[in-house]
Amino acid sequence: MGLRELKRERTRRLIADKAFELFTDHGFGRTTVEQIAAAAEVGPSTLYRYFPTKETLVLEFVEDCLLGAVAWFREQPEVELPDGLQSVIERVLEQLDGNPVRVRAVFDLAAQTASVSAHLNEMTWRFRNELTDELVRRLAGDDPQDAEFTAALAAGIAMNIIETVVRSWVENPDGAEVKELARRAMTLLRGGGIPLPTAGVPGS
Amino acid sequence: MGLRELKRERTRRLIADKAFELFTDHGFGRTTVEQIAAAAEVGPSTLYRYFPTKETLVLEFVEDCLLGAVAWFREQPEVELPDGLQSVIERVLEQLDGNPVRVRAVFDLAAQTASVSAHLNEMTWRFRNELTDELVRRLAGDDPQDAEFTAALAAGIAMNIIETVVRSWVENPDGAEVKELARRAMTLLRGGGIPLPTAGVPGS
DNA sequence: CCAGATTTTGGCAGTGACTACCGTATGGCA
DNA sequence: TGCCATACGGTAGTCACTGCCAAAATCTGG
Repeated sequence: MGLRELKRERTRRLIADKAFELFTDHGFGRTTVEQIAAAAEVGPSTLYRYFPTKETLVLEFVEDCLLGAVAWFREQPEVELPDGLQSVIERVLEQLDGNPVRVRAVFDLAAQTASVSAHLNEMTWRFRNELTDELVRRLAGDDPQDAEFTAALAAGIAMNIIETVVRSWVENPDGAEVKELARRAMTLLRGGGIPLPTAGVPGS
Repeated sequence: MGLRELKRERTRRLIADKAFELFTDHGFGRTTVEQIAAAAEVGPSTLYRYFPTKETLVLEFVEDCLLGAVAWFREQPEVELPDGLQSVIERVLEQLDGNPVRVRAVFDLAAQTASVSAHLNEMTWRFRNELTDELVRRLAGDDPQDAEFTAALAAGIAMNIIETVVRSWVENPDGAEVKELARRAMTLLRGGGIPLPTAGVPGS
């Protein structure tokens, strides 16, 4: 690796770290990109070359967790589906679990600022889309239309588990561990502990 | 109702309609709020008094569908849970189904513009939160911690069904009807047609 | 019908995110 | 060392959005 890419990685990290620092100290809305650029000792245009929006400065970490897990899943074509889904979920949760400070800060910022929350949601949507595509590929044996439908539902459930577990974990830090929460969610889903809507004929 | 509220409603509608018109004609990004204000023959400050952000001009309709269904659900405390969930889902889908042009336009705009997509996701998140709260209230008999968890999963599944059905409906207009799609999703979920993650001990 | 209280409105000035562009500096390579 | 590609900083500009204030429209009591 050349000196160029090294410095690029370094400035990128520097900007992200300074931004994170300023956000947690003064809040997302009260921090301007010029302040971040100044703190990282670069020009605003340089900052925008690395991070297209202010929100990406906060959420790159989450993005890497989610999309990285899908990328990993794509490269394990021999794994059976239910186990594969579980692995994806566990992979994401493990990485988030490994950096609780960052996760907590991200949640705080998202709770304060609508645009961060919106960006976070968009990221989960991208995760769902990519996971759906990969699931469709693996369900190709079935009727293609139905495969798309089934895959979308399965991916949504996976994302749902992740969101619910992380949320529960963030909201009561003294509760169960992430792995335990994930297992409980899966057991509830499989065991019928969730009040699913009935498929019968509607009343009206 | 006085003249004041009448004119207020009228201006509100006028602004929203003109905005919708301009968005579908020229795209979301290529339409400025000043253009919308000019088309509706009001000042920009007036527009901002009615709609806090540019995105709300597009998504108010969806918001009404989602949050309206939850509000309705809140006022039906005697309904049993699975049937209630199904009613909420059907209520949302019926309203969306009743205005396909608007739904299609919203999806097109969301596909084009990240900020619209983000806002749309934030709205579904709000729906999930409110639905979760109401479910928690009805699951009060159970262990409270577990109730929160179960409710969040159930609300997520409900939202998941709605998203998947609407998406499938929008993407192939000649396919099955919304009601049929919803029934299929629920049958898949109940009948175990979805590859759920296993709850067993992880491999590693 | 009219004066006064209240609400709504439009314009104006300003902030800040984000874009396009351009001359310059710096690392990579022959 | 000299050439090329890339990265950088700065400038000017657009646009979403916010506060503020004076004027117009609406409601209310006489």
